[in-house]
Amino acid sequence: MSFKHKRTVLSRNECNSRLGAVGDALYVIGGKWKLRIIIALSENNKRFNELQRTLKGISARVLSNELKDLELNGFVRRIVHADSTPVIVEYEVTDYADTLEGVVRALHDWGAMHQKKIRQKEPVTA
Amino acid sequence: MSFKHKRTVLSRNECNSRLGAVGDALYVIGGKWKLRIIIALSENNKRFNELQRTLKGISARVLSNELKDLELNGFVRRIVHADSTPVIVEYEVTDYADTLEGVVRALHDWGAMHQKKIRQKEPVTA
DNA sequence: CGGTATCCGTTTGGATACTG
DNA sequence: CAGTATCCAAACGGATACCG
Repeated sequence: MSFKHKRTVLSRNECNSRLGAVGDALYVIGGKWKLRIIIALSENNKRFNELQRTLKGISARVLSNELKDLELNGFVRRIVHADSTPVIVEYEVTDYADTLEGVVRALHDWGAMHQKKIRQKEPVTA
Repeated sequence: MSFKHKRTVLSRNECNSRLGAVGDALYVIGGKWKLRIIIALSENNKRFNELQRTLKGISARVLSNELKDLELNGFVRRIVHADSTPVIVEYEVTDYADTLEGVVRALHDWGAMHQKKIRQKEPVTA
């Protein structure tokens, strides 16, 4: 009600639009690993253990679940090279995952900027 | 090692840079509510219960914790109007939160696009 | 290698009640 | 109103073992 200030950058509708769409985005690509997996696979296709090593800190169980989820949502494709022994499996990002480029770039740019801010403002954290 | 394909969009260094910076970004603004709170407060300053109503689905306990965290990280400021009875508290975003504009816009744009894709491709989900 | 199944501690978070 | 405290259930996720 009262106490309104300068910063009325967003209209009510814009705000709700943002809350809705951002919510939908976070719903599918939110969480600790989804985007990292997509980024890692964007460099090049990777096999399961290779991916796990790249991501450092993710367990096989979680990686497995995340990959299933990403596959279900059309961000990742699972490729089985049936002609090899033992069977080789690799994962690749889909074209749809590429549409996240802007999101990834924005997060990367902001993250890089934030790092600097943190390191200069709070050298003492421990 | 083998099985490399067309899509070597990112160099190894670019990939690691992204993984690092995106990781840092997700560390502070990741999670279900952080960005939504910032978006909601970007419309205008809000009081505690007002904010809770706007966000629909967040409990008082979680909102309280999230606000403390956001305040600690410099995204939100807590303002107490001591001259009122009962005491009125409102929250506002800081200038630093405004630097997230690009991230929010990217997520919003992608989220809006994704909504359409979903609604036309999978009208049957239940 | 590429996972899955199970066990089990940790964390998350809702509901409710309560305070200043 | 603006939270906080407590209780408790569910989800998360690591470790380990195991399979094709």
